[in-house]
Amino acid sequence: MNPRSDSVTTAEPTSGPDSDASASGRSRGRPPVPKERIVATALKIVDEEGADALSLRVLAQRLDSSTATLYRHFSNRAELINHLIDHTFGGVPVQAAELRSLGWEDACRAMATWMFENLRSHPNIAPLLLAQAPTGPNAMALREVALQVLLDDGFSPRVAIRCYATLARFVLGFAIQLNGEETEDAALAEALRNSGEDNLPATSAVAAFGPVPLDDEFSFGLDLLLTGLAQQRSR
Amino acid sequence: MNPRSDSVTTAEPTSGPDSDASASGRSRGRPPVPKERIVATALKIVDEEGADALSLRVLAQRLDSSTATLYRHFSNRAELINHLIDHTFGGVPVQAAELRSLGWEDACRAMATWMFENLRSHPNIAPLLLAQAPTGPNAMALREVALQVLLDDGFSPRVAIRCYATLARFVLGFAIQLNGEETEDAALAEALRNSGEDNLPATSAVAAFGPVPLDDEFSFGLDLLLTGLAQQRSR
DNA sequence: ACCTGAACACCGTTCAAGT
DNA sequence: ACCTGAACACCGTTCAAGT
Repeated sequence: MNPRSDSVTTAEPTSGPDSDASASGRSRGRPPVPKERIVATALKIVDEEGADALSLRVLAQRLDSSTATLYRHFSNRAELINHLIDHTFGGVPVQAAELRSLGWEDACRAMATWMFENLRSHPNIAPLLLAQAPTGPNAMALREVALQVLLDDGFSPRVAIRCYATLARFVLGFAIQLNGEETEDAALAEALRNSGEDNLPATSAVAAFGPVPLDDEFSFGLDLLLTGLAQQRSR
Repeated sequence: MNPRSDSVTTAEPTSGPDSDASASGRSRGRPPVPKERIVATALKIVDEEGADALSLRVLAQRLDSSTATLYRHFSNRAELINHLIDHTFGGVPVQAAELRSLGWEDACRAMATWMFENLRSHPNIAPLLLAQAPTGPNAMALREVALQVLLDDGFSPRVAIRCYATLARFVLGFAIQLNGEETEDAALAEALRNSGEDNLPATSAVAAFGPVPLDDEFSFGLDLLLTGLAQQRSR
């Protein structure tokens, strides 16, 4: 019943040869298709074919199983997706000590950038992230390190949680929009091209500096946030 | 073929009494169910019952029409949604002259806040916004005024488009996450409550200042961005 | 005990058939 | 010319029936 007791990151216990379970006649309670393999396969489908392609039928088929069997491991599609999302935050272990040596500003930049790059390598995950913000164990571990750094550097608890909340929201907001970057840029590029005959002089005057890549917007915005924070702190 | 020629904002031409069209035997080419009514009804469904509830069957039913008829006005669901999104940006006409008198910093804050509040009043629109960034006529008009203000205050074209792109992305990123605010806050609140026994001391130390409302994150972040921009500009 | 095919109530989209 | 019911190929979820 307690969702925390069922850790997403727990790897399947190594069980020797693959055929172990099927060779045994006794039912030992462990399902032949472990959660970790379901989640990994689901993420693979999302990466390769997009979030819309992740149907339980397709997933079951890839696992040589059936949809009804998936409901034995996850009570519904949303729960599967929550595990999938936290899986994304487990790519690289957070090096707490190293980050603390950087000081809050560089540490925050490093963590925000790492988080963004991590989500960047699974751009199709965006629509799934909307369903619920990441509160799985991996996401919480990242939050813990960030808060440690901020508290260490003298931020008050009230300000520290505010800073992390805003930074995390910023990263997620930009990462979510990674989704159809090419499509959006194409649409905006056309709108910019048409700005001349559309009676939009200012837009037309800057159109040559064309759609700004989302990466640039992200690092530009992140720098502004941290500069603003440093400035506000010095007062 | 040119998408711009089919303006979203064009209201149905006033045609006297409602029964006018049905009374006339001649076909004058204008469809009995005007686009504007389709879009408004679709937005109403989204507002009242969420984006998932917007199916073409339900929409057709509310309009006393059929799904196939909708395909006469929109070539697919995506096109309907694009119109729906730009409709959202047409709530209040942008007062260009007034904004220019504020100076770039306050003008940017006012526009970003207005945009956010506008999207805030249609929180269920979030999942739809992911499909494509707003490039409809209303969105472009807003962009035009913002760029005017920035250029007026001496920002270079290169920096001006960068600033607007980043600010708009920031607003959209936060607005998109307005979606399930309560649900997310509840999940985070539980994770914070559990941080004590989960071996997350820093998280536990700030937990009392509990989930930060998204509104606060937004205005905090916006202030940081503008402060950072002013600071970077003075160098 | 665990798994499965088939069912149920939905989708977006298309098309032959009506008026 | 415009509209419509019904079809097609999908969904997530559930359940009786198999082994």
